[in-house]
Parts: sequence; C-alpha cells; structure tokens
Amino acid sequence: MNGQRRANTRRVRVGGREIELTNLEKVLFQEPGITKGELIGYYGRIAPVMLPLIKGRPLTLHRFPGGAGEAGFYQKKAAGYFPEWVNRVSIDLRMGRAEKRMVQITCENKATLIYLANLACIPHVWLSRTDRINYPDRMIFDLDPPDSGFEAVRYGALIMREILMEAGIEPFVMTTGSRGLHVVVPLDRETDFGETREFAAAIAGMIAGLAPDYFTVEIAKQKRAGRLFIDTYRNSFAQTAVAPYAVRALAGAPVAAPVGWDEVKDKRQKLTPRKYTIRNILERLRQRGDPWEEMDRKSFSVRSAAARLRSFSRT
DNA sequence: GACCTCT
DNA sequence: AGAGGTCAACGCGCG
DNA sequence: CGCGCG
Ligand SMILES: [Mn+2]
Ligand SMILES: [Mn+2]
Repeated sequence: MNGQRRANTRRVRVGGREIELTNLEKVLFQEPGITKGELIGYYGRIAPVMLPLIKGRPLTLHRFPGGAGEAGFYQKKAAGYFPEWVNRVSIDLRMGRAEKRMVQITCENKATLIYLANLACIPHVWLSRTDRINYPDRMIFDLDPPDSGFEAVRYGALIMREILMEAGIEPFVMTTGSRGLHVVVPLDRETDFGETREFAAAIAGMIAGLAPDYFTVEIAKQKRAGRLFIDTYRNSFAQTAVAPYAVRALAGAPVAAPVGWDEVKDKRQKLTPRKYTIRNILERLRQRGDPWEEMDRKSFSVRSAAARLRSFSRT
C-alpha cells in the first residue's frame, strides 16, 4: 500500500481536481451532531445554486477549525498550501497612506468549494467582482437586531423594500443564518463603493428618521440603545458579507438563505434568521424554487435611484 | 487546519 | 509517528 | 491617531 489511509480521511476527485478531505467524522456542530463529512456533503449539493452567486468575488474565510462554539479567525490571504487550481487574484489595498498588495482567492468551481469546506470556514464575499473590482454589483443593507428579536428586522426589511421600490429598485432578501436579514440589490457596476455607500446610508437614515425608536444607523453600541442597527458599512472596498448559502458556525448549522418577500411579509410562515439549515435548505429549494433566480437578470443604477428619490422628496 | 521542527 | 508551536484581516467613522 | 465595530 502506498500512503496511509487514515480512517477519517478520504481523497476525492471533483471536476478532475484531487482533494484530500480530513477529519470527516469530527463533530463540528454539537446538538444534532453534524460532522465535517456532512458539512462537505452539503456544499457539494448546494454548489449549483451557490457558485453563480460567489464566482469572481474575492473571499474572506472565517475559519472555525474547532467547530461551532470554538474560537474562529479570519483569513484573507491565499495560503501557499492552497492547491494551485484555486483561483488567485492580486489586490491593491490603499491602507491609509501606505499601499499593499495582497493575493486573495475566489471560488470558481465545485472543487474549490469542497476544498474550502474541508478548511471548516465560512466564506464571506466581496460586493464587487474581480473584473470590475472598484464597482460593486451588490448593495447590501444589513439589518442587525440588538437581541434575538426578529419583529423589528421583518418590519425594517419591509419598509426598506417600500422605499427602494419608490426609488425604482426591486430588492432581494436573505436570512443571515445568525440574527438578522440582508436586503440585497443587484447593481449595474457604474457607481463606486463610496457613492453606493452614501446612497445606502441615505436610505437607512430615512428609516431611522421615520421610526427612531426602533431603528438606528449608529454603529457605536452605546448609541443604539436597544434599537435595530441598519448597517450600510458593508458597502465598502475590501469589505464582505456572508455568502448566500454559507453555513454559520452556530448550533444546528444554520445557513444564509435567500428567501422570498412573501416569507418575510407573512407571519404565519414563521420565518426566523436561522430557519434554514444544512438539513432543510435543499428541500426548500426543491419545493419552492430559487428566490434569487431573477437576480442576475436585473441590475439597478444607484444614480437614477438617487435621482428618483430626490424628485420624490421634493414633491 | 496545515505546516514545520524536534524527539 | 506524534507532540508542540506557529500562523491565519481590514475599512470606516468618531472623538 | 487609536479605537470600536462588523
Ligand atoms: Mn448582520
Ligand atoms: Mn453588520
């Protein structure tokens, strides 16, 4: 026999690429007892829906080698030991005054997704793609409740949608798998991060102005005073948001799950931020389809939305 | 989690 | 073969 | 500039 075949280890071939999977029996999520093997299996099955949503986006890996409940750390730079077939992209950071070049990765195929799953990481993605890296194709409103209360999040998302519709935008929505929702807008990549963030902040400010007892745009925890924080800072260069269909490092292995607006609106559907997990999201997709199917056929202009909003508030 | 060095 | 140490981010806005 | 924050 050449090489050791540890019981817990397996070599697989995915799209012609060889991957060594390790510690497959290791329990990464207590409670239901979800192993790394099951986690990897999930990413393999979700790949067809997930890959189109993350391709071309530099990744930040939020790694949890000890599983949910243990300490994690972030990794942005491509490690030398990553397989050569993992796509690398060189990125120039303007760190304050200094400048720095960093090599990061993107996930272009199923093999990479499986490889990353074996690293026990949560993929977070940029809001722009490498072929036009300074111009986001996503605008994200991150609704962060102060506690586990979800009602304010639901209302916040619905109000957000109303205002965006007035501005000519049809937003999409997903649970984060943690405590809130992301309201997501596909953009035409004609507006840079700064201007996009400014527009997002203006929208968020309108909502905080309408219901200041419930919503705030203050990032400082002391100033939030129990209110839901509408976080628009994700809309910045080299910043990330949890990838759709990523598995969070939380009990039960909840996933960031694109959902339909009907689910947010209709209380009887009992949407919660952790409703969908590694164990039920595929069934949801089979039964109800992909709620974001239309996303890549749409794109909105921050500039015309801003113009529409201005003329609307003048009247 | 992966890699390296030391025993 | 196994133990043990080491490494793994960054932008924004405020005071 | 350092710090809180995600
Ligand atoms: Mn959030
Ligand atoms: Mn946030």
